[in-house]
Amino acid sequence: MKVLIVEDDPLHRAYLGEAVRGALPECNTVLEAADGLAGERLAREHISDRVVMDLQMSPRNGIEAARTIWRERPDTRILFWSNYADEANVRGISRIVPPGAAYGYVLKSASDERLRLALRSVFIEDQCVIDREVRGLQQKSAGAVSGFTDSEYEVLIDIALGLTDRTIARRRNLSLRSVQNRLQQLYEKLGVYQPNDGDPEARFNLRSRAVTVSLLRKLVNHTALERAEMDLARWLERDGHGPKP
Amino acid sequence: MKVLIVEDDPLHRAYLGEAVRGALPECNTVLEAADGLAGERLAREHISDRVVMDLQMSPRNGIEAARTIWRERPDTRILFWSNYADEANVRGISRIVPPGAAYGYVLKSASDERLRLALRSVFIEDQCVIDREVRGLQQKSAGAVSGFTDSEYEVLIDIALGLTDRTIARRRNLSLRSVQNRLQQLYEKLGVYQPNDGDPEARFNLRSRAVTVSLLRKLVNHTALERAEMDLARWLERDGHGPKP
DNA sequence: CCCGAATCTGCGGGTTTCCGCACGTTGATT
DNA sequence: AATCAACGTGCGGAAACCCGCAGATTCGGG
Repeated sequence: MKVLIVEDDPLHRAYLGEAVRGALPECNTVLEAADGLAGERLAREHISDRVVMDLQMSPRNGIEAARTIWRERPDTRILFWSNYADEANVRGISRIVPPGAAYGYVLKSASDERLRLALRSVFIEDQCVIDREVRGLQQKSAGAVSGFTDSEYEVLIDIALGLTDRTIARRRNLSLRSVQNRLQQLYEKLGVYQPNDGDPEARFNLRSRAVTVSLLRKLVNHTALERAEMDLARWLERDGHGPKP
Repeated sequence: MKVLIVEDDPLHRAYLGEAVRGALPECNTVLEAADGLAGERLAREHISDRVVMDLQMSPRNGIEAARTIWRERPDTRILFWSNYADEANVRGISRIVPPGAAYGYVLKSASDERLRLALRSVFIEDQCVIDREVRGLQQKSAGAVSGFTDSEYEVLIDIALGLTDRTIARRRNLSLRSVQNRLQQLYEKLGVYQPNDGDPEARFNLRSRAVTVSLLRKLVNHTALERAEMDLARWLERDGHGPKP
């Protein structure tokens, strides 16, 4: 059995190596990569279908690397090992996991024993293991109060990028009013909307404020922004100069 | 000689402990704290005037901890040890370092030898040691193209928080137009301003866009935002309900 | 003392946001 | 077939934003 470790911090990489060797005596080869790109390459060359993957890395973060790995080999078991449990990551992962694939998500703050268990469960038993803290997020994101639709998340990203209503409309093939509709829902759900009863003193610029609280609540984060920015740049090249109606 | 290590990641903490013991044989006591709060307490109890400090931690990040430590004992030598070299951190630190104090800033990606040298230089020789990458930022921030005035940085934070022009004016005791003036300068310096020559197609909402590029360039970051948000909340309590002219 | 340079301020107007009101489409449920 | 929820669209208007123009203020030299 081969296990591939993708993690940029050398200390953590060494620690993971220890943990894998300790938890999986049936594993005879441990491969190590220091970033997403190298990880993809190693996974391709050696036919390694068990991966422990850090999230924030550069170049190529864990989510991107996982996506290409899963695209080539959907039955790969991937255990994500991250510092944070924020919505941007959770949403990003649940977006790319192939149906039926085994994967896991444990926090770096978890105990050695938790990590050990997760390694065995995911790599040997083909089970999905998700830390309780992360699990909480998934519930919320699917369900009730703070749960966005995909389309709402879309405009959230767009205004976070600093796009104009009109540009968003063009990009998403919507009318101006529809974009603004989604924005209203977004403001509502983020608890940013100000019913101007009595004193019409608008303290906040809703647009910017929405971005801020999303950042503070980690609905979006730096790497999500970077990714979105690159997508945007690509779109601007292609369709950004189209004819205006 | 006593050295205090403040670092939340246990692996990194252990590594730092090794490094300190190896580089400083004259050090007979190594104290360890896992977050800023504990760090402040330990520094106060034991009279430790040599500190190795991580930046991102919670509760209480490194900058805040350093500030209270330096307030109580301005001659403390502090070596900052961080993952990132972004402007928000550098600006935050250079804002709080007492005149004449010895401090250092090395990246976690630095080699063992670099760390060793920095430890000896700062703790024994009372020299300031700042990594080259970080140094680059300092130059830029003081000088030319991407260098903001303090007042410009101020409005940047304010729009990042999602405040209205009018609210910013009230908060900073300025007229509306002055705020908008500073904003214009900001847009200019961030390279966001769009001379609408020919095609007046405004692609970006300058306000939001400014925040985005600041985030992408790490002129502001998550923890800076959190701090600013708390300041804002306090201000809203106190002066936010004042009489309107 | 007068001269820039930097900053603060008011005015005016073009553009963008924000949002209530109203109506049509789609798709799933009953 | 009827209904209901979710989503897309147009119209119109109040507020906010962006910014050129121009007149004040401050402050450090020559």
